Amino acid sequence: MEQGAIPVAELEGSVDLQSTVESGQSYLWDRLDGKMYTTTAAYGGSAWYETVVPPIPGVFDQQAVVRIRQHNGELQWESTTDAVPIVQHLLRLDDDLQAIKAAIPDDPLLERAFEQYAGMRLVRDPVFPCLISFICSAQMRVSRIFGMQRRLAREYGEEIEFNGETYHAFPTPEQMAERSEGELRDLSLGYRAPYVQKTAKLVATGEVDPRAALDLEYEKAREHLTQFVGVGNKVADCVLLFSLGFTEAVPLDTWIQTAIAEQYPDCDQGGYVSTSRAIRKQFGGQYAGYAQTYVFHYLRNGGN
DNA sequence: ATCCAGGATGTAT
DNA sequence: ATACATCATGGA
Repeated sequence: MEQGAIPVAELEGSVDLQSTVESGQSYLWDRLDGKMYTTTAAYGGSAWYETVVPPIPGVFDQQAVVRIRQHNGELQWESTTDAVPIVQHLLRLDDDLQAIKAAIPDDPLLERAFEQYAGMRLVRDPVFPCLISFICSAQMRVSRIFGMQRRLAREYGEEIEFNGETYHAFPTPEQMAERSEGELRDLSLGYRAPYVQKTAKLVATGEVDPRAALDLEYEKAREHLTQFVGVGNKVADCVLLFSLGFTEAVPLDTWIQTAIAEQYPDCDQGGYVSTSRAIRKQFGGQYAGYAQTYVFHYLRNGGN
């Protein structure tokens, strides 16, 4: 086991680990005390979170088990390898939150959200697990989405021993594609089962490469991802924002739709594409997705 | 019991 | 392009 600590107190805009991994951006981290997504209010503790990361192109070419907690002004980590570049990548520690906040319009709602959850960062999830978890997110509560991903890993993912315990990697596209729709339904995926199965097959066979979106302009990238089954504009935006680094993407979920209706009525343009353009502009363009994520978390926890 | 949850799809207009 | 019903599951 390797271990270490990343000092974060002096990072631009600092870090709020709990808000980052428990704000419904990622469903791939597990809280060691078993209370992931159960405490909606600010927890403020220093619980350990853990995940199994698949190989990350350009960062680390093998899978790794990573455990982290925020404690005494540090991100303390334990891992099967040097986790510093991995954690920096997954939690976007290179983002300058001060500059990002400055690039987002001064707006009462945004001000409240950014103050309430100062230090929350966007995540950079591995793309296939991100794709599957947001396909599962359709008409589903946040706590259940997390449970579905954990069950997929436990049932179908490779077992990995670390620190005397057994972890489960998220199933690879190949492993997921081998499962039948019926097997996935048995895991309580409901009508999402065929979506997951067919999308896994599209990835496994190489028929559609999610990472090909990286070479496209934002709206073209979103269209590219909707080739997957169970992926419409909203889920595509989530994958663009929470995995592929399109910080301008603003997923129009029910919470944001409500916020638009109540606070930015001029942005309601009827359809997804034009409303997306309007709210993206309203939220400052390049980092509009950051604003979206703060607003989502803020509203979901009772803000208004 | 009835409603609803980070929506997407197929079909009809 | 837009409107509509339909799609499973489980917790409140």
